[in-house]
Amino acid sequence: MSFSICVAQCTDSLASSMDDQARIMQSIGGVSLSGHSVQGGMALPPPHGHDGSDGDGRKQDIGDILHQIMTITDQSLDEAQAKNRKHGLNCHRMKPALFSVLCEIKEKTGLSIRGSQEEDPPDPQLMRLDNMLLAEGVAGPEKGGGSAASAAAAAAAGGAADSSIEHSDYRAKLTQIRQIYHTELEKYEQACNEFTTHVMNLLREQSRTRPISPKEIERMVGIIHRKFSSIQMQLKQSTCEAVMILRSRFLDARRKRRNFSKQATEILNEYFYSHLSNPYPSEEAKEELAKKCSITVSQGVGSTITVSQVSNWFGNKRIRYKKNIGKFQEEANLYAAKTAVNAAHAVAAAVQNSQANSPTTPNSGGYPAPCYQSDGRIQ
DNA sequence: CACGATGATTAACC
DNA sequence: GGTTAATCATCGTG
Repeated sequence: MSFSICVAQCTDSLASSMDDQARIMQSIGGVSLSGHSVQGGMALPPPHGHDGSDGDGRKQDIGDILHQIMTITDQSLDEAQAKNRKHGLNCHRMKPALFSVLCEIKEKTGLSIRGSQEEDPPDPQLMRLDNMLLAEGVAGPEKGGGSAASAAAAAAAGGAADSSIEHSDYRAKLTQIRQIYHTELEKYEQACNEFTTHVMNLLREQSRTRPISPKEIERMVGIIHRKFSSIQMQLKQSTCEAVMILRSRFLDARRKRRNFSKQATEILNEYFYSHLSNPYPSEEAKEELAKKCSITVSQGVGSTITVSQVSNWFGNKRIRYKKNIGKFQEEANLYAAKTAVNAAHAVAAAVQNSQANSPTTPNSGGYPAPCYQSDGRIQ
């Protein structure tokens, strides 16, 4: 109907005047304000068929006013030149009459707001995105909370999350994403507000020459907001994607593999070679080892070692030892000697004149233990 | 950069 | 569920 055409054209002209937000505006410009689709640029149908009782002069007047309305709305609105015309229009002697006619037409055509789609149920997709962004620390509080949240997320996802160098790198990248996200979001919000106030002013202005209920304006605002939030959703989506990529790059355990510290390896090797007959530590033993390695490591630079890492280590060690015993003989001798010395010390401390016949693990049925001779050569 | 070492993952197995 | 064996992906080094 003509009302929607008027406003739609206004919004179009408004859109073209705000070139920096052209993309956003464009997607909104196509929205019919009354909920009807609008064929843009369509000429206003002549106001005929209402009453034939008027004289030619009166018809002429109404025609003039309508023409003025059209020309005003066709132009950009912030022009001072339009002011004069608008003023002239408002003071036109036929204005009240036309206004009431417009009201009547509006009523008849049922354009007054249908209370449709008042409540829009929260989009599950949007909620998912929101939750994820919140969990990743992208959305939500700026500094402290954000990093804490991201750390928590990392800990939750990575299991063995270490707080070392590459983690801070990850955080830096995450902060970068967050900044971009927030500036973009702010931009959209600002554009949305600007556009909304613009349209509201426009409608308010127009409500002097044609009937526009506050509810209609409200509805219009709702439509604009929905449009903008769909744009925001795109932003959120791409932000989520970026975070996911970042996460897979940095938090994938395989990618962030760090070698264990020398001390940790030493502890594990000590256990392995001193239990060569049965190098299968129990759950408790693994925990013990993990704790020991972590404690040793915590004094230097490194990460804590978990039970599952200990399991991995023993799994790898067993298979690699078995595969190539010769390669490990040197190492085996080293640790055998070490445990022997340790044991000797222990024994010496306990029994002073003990001759320390090294009580190395007796080996029965396990992996072949290296037997080394006095010259250090393997037999 | 090539290459071996090494931690992590996976499928198959018991 | 834990192990083995194979494999992947990265690290450290020459």
